[in-house]
Amino acid sequence: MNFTYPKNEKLKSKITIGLLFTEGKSVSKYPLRLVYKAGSFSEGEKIKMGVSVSKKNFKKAVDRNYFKRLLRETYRLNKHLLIDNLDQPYSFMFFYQTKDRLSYEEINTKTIQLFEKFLLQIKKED
RNA sequence: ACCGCAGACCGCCUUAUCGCCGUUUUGAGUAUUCAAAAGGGAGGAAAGUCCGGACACCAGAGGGAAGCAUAGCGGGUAAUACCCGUCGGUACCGAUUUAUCGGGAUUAGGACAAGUGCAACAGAAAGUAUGUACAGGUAAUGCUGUAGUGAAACCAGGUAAACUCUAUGCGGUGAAAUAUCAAGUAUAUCAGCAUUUAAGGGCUUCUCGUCCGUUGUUGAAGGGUAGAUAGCUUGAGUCCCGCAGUAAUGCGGGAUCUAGAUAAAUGAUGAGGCUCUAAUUUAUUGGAGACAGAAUCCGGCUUAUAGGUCUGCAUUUUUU
Repeated sequence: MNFTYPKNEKLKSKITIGLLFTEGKSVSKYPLRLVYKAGSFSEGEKIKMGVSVSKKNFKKAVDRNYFKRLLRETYRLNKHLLIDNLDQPYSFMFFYQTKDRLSYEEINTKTIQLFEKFLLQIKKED
């Protein structure tokens, strides 16, 4: 299975991010939140993912970096859940929305639950 | 051996699996790229953004004023508000010859006979004031002296981290600077020439001064938007040795290359060790591992830091 998180899978374009915030929909599984929007990229690219931790919740840069790394890590290890079940390209933004310091284990289970919830939701929309 | 003070240095380690960002080499491909291998990948403060520079641009950014900064003396430096040395002041400690010597600490430490302001207590009064007692003097009067208060009483003194003055220095902006490239949008840009001379705008606080200006035409290609490349890491670099100097530091020689991301890499998880800590079954179990994350680069300052190592000084104890 592919567990990588290469450069072209990262959400970088400011325009796409802007669209995501204005037009995107979201699912939550406390304390995680996933904003998503269907869209097309250049050929071969199925998915774009960005990660964010609010400055409000964590004042120090070290803490923000730590949780962003955790989010990237859980995404990387669980992204097959998304890729295997998507029939069109999506862009995502992944948020950590609490002041509590959850462990890796907790975040990992929450991520899996969140991805499953997301898949259910887009099936309903179809 | 123990505790205290000062300075310097280090600031978790090993490994497996799965990943991320550069570099080099090899292979494939017209190319964007893809694959493999090797090697590298946060700090002493990367922080606060408080000073000083390098570098870049702004119209050669010129004069004056204002403003800001600095303030014994000498030195260091690219430069500083930093660093070193030294003199003086301040409080302290030790010694004794009781007034000197020694010690470390600390200190914005130029000018109050240029002007203005401020000043506890005491005092009639601290400046447009003249009271009381005594003495002298006068036509008469605080006109003169003494006493009394106070550090200081009309003539000065204290105070400038009070205004101020003096000397010296300072143009502004800030890597989202700036340069180049290709894409789509379609004249709002620049240069030359001719024309117009007044509204306005720029020169980043004001003013003087100065520059631009309106329209037409010719030429070049500009502007905003998202992106790429450069800037971007070889530098006042790091380490070692020698010489000069009280020192800061300088000079000479040798070795070495050590992060360059851009919604932003430098990681996550497991196992073992190390340190600290709680409980007890005293060698097991549980918990914790400080402060904190590069963003153009250097030199300082300030603040946050568990634990550890080394050096120097002083105290106490033991042994000889």
